[in-house]
Amino acid sequence: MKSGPTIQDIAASAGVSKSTVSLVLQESPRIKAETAEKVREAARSLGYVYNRGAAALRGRRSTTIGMVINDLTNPFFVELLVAIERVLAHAGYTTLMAHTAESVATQTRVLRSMREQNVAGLIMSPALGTDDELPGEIQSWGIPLVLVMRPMGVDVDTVGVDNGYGFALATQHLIEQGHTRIAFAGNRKGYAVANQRREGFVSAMAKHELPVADEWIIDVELTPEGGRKAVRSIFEMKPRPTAVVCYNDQVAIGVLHELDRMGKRAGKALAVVGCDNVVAAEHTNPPLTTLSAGADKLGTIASETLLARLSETADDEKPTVQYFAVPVLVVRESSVGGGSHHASATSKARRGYERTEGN
Amino acid sequence: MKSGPTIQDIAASAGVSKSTVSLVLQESPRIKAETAEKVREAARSLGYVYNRGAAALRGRRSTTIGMVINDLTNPFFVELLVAIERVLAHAGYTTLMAHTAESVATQTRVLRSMREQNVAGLIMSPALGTDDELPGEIQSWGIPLVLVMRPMGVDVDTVGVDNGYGFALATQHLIEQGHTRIAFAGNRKGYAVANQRREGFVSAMAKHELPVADEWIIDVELTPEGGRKAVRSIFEMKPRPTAVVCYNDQVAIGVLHELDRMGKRAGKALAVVGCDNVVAAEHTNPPLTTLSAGADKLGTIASETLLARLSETADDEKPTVQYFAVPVLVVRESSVGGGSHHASATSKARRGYERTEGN
DNA sequence: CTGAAAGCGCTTACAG
DNA sequence: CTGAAAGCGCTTACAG
Repeated sequence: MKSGPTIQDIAASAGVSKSTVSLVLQESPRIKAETAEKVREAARSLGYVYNRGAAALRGRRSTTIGMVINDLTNPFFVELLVAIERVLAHAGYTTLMAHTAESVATQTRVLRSMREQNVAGLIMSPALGTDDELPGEIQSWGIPLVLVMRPMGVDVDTVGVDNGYGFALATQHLIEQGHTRIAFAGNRKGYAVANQRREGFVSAMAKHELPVADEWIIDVELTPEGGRKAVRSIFEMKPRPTAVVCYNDQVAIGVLHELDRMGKRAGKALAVVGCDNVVAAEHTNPPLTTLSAGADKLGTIASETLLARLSETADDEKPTVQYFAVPVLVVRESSVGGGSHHASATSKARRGYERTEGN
Repeated sequence: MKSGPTIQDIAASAGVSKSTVSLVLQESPRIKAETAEKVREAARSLGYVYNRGAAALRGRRSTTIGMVINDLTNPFFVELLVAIERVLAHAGYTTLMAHTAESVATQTRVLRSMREQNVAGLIMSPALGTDDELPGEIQSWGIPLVLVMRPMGVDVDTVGVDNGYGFALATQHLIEQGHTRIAFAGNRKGYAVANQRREGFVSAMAKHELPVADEWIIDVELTPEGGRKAVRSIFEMKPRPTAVVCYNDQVAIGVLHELDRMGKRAGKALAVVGCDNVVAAEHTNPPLTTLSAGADKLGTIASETLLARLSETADDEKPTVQYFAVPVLVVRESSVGGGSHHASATSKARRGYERTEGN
């Protein structure tokens, strides 16, 4: 903790008061250009480093923003984090990062720490099981909050995805491929986002008057391992579903993998759709059909929502932002080429997949 | 920026001085238990939040640590970040996160920002092309620095991997599978880590008196896209390599994917080895053989190295840490089952891979 | 065992 | 256009 020169040192070196130095550093137009240049020169030659902590203490404002993420093992949240950090850095803010790994206890600890660090605002993707009162409590601390991906009511700025629409779209796509028995993998009980996604799936099935057996709604962990379990369940069902809509790409990757282990291929033996369009979905074998809402876009909007909040004054307060991106379906090989008997001929032709070497 | 109660308010409420409050908050044994309890009760009922910024300013120490990462699109670095954040949080530090995306300019900006934020220490995985003088410069700021994954000389604490050993090990494994023509994908010019990895590969080939054609050392981006290009190159070579050692898992995933597109299977048509053992390597199709040094372990050691530096006093200064983990090879299907003609029979038997459904 | 005082490095009215 | 003064919320010798 060696401490370098302060504005006092610059003031002495430039022959002005520290008030003047402070104003120059803030690029105030009140200081004569000539004086300003003299001060800047002194700062440069002394190797001065601005102390944001001191400025925040005195000026009662902060330039750090807390980012609380529930699951960094999911690349989607990493993409979101990267986008947010980029936008905030560009706006002159530094990002305090914390990972909760879905632990509410860790989240509580982390939020206290961020409050002590005096963050100007918070972007949070809450851990599963977070108390509904938490957003209100955070706001009562006077810290603007933007929730990402996991909505918790209309009283807090929220940026997420229209999950119901997306999962209906995904299901519709599978129905168009000729599938009539479709499973949903990743139904976690009491978890709002899983409910939305399941409802989207169920509504599309209902719209086409297709029944949904209870066992087709599969409750597994939202990980590749969960996806693997789902596949094993599906292949024990009689008659078994010929397609599966997965909670997210992590689950879908597990599904693709378990199929491969069984010597089967996604798209042929079982049509598979994921959600998030993580970068890796393009390079899975076979490539994964998935819903895309754009992590980069969502992160940008979340950041901008928070930045807008930070720059608004008490009397021009804007209404709460509730932004839900409309996903698109990116169709790749994992969902085409199989399907019911009468559909398989056409979809096989579409597949564009050829083995040029036997095995 | 609404400001809550301060130690002054607690002092008034508890009927003591703010010195006493401060000492109680620091759990000083100098304060009588009875008084301390009274103070804590007052703090609780006022909803007091400790102001770390003010404490850092006055006490000349800080509890934030900066983490500068070159590439978060690579899951390995995410695993590293998560481990580091966990250990630091446990030790009472908050992590300031910044992503440079391999841009030296961004890195410069980010380091200035972290210095202004008065970080107690820095953990950095430098961007490609970082000037050799940078670590020395950072240390001259009085900020302890730990370099991860990318060594830049012996004068700075460094935690990384013994790449030469690892890549020799990977190459040795392929030779044992009967391969004699082996390619190396991901040789970036002028990049120290790529040089180490290539040298490991070359040395193992030399040890077995196997020639290495120039064209087998393939210079591609260190991404899945680079891996795909490498495969296309390999299949144009005559005679072509039957195995490839990849710079990392990202490249290897691209290799697996391009092979699949060509209707070929890794392990049969081309043996593939990666490096990093990212979580996803377990779920690729086929599963990826890869070098593992343990992101979690490396992150833990890097954090502990920094924490040790932070707690040492001027006169018990320890020598520079140069820790290079010895990787192990995790053998999965991508590297077994193919190979030269006389080896293929045995390795096929070892493979444990069966297609139960034709395609 | 506790309190009064000085001060960390800044910013911001206010005065001139 | 510039400076003197007060103060942000803490900590830390020092005195008693």
